[in-house]
Amino acid sequence: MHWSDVMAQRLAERGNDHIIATGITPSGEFHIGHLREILTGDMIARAARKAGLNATLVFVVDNADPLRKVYPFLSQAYESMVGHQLGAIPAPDENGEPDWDRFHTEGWTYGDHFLKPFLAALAQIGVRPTLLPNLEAYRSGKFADAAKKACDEPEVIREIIERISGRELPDQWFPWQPLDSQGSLDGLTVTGYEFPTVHWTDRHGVSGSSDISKGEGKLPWRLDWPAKWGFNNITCEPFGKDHGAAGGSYDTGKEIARFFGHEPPVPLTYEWISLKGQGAMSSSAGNTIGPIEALELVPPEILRFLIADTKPSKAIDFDAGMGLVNLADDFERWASRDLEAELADESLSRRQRVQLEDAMAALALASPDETNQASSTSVSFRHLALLAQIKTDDEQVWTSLAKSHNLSQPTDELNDRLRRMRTWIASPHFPEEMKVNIRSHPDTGALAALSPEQKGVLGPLHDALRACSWTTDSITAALKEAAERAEVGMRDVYRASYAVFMGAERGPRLAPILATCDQDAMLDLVNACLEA
RNA sequence: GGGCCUGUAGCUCAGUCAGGUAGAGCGUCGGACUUUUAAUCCGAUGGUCGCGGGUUCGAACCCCGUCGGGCCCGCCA
Repeated sequence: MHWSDVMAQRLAERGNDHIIATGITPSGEFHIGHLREILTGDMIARAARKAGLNATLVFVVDNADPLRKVYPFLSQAYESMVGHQLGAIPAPDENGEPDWDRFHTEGWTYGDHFLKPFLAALAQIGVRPTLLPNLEAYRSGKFADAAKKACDEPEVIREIIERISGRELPDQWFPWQPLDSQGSLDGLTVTGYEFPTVHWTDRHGVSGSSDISKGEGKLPWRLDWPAKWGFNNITCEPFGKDHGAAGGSYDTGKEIARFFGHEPPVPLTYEWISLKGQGAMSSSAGNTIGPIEALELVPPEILRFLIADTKPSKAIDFDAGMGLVNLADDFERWASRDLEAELADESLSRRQRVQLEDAMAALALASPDETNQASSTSVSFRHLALLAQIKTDDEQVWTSLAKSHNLSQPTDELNDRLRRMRTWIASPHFPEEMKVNIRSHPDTGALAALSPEQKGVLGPLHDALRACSWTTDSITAALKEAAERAEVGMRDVYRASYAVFMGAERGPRLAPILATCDQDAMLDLVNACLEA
């Protein structure tokens, strides 16, 4: 059974109505790792609906979290805002300077700045979660009940965290982080409490008090999370493996949730996505691929397929080079099969059956449109990559596909694919081995590998090409003519031609590529090969 | 120290929850196709399931141990 269906089954045991939560802190650029969080949630929600349950996907925006430090993309002006809540400070402009103007006139915050493009990427990929901004939840008092329970009995919370996480909390620890006189969550000492007020002294020596029912501060993460489960009625939540460890925040959260008076959600721990050959993604190391960037290269259904087809417990090594080609072709292969018919075969072994069933589920989840199965475009990624390189004009691509694949009209899907393909080809991720490279000098190694008959083609080839009018058809005819004159088969002509023009044994169909090259340059190349 | 995830064919992985002949795709090799858009079709190749014990008629799967990789036990999500 597919992992999403296993989750749906678990949810069904618990009830009929479900809210599946995801949550991210908008502290910087989002990356494809964050996409796994959201897509995992989305796929659970879809599987639950498929199983007949009511399921909603929500996205908790953790904009009540503080700015941790001045990140490399921020100016020093942010120094004074470290410790301040992400939903309460201005967004950086293109120079990393705080944009106070937009902050004051539009209320445009740091959190909004990073969230907006991510949401746009999500919409493209077919995910439209209900947003739950956390800071707003605090300000409207949604945390009040949980905060009261925690502050009334801090020793209970302390005991849970110390016992389960195995670490000792400082003596002055208190289950509420107030905002200080400057708006920071850092460096305060709580000096007293009587509901709803927490009294404090900050690092500037100022004393004051916070109303916990008005969001003048926040719960520490380990309480914040279970509190949200309660008032949002969360029944399921996927989270990164960091939260999932024994003694981690889910472990303490489970017990704290029950103390608050509700059952914790059904968990699902997922592994990280790293970039091929570069280790874990890290914004500071600059080795990220943003979800927006990824979607400029990868069709949405293929990105979804990657997540759907990989069990959450498996780490993903994302490769925007050859790995992407293989992934896409893998997707196409599955999509073009009639799995339903294959499953009807009674002689399948249990393993084969499981494999087909899982692939079918993954394929369904890959479609950005929940109501429509992703379909095969019947044009392989490889092939499109080739056409996009050879044909500069989209129309020429469609003309070619009309001939080779019987495509009367390019679908929207194919139009999208071609657009992304062109972006990919222009990007540094496009793999060298996929590039169509016409040689400027003879490749002596490739020439040496030719048989005497094949070498004998070069002279006639030169003559035939010189005489031709340099169109695709005339070049094809010239190749044939070379075969006749040299008295060899076409196979030898192609072997020789690929050695000359591409330094390879085989390659994509030559004539259309040569037609886009300069005739004299190609003739010189053949000549140079004759002399080599 | 405590714990989680992970290790199966050259590569990516499925199969482990419910023990029953070791699986898929890619790659590689061979054949077919007398113009080949890295094509397509057919066939073949390929694994002491990290290692060592145990339970069992039978273990990739369950138990114990061990080794390698990743991660957590921070007011970090």
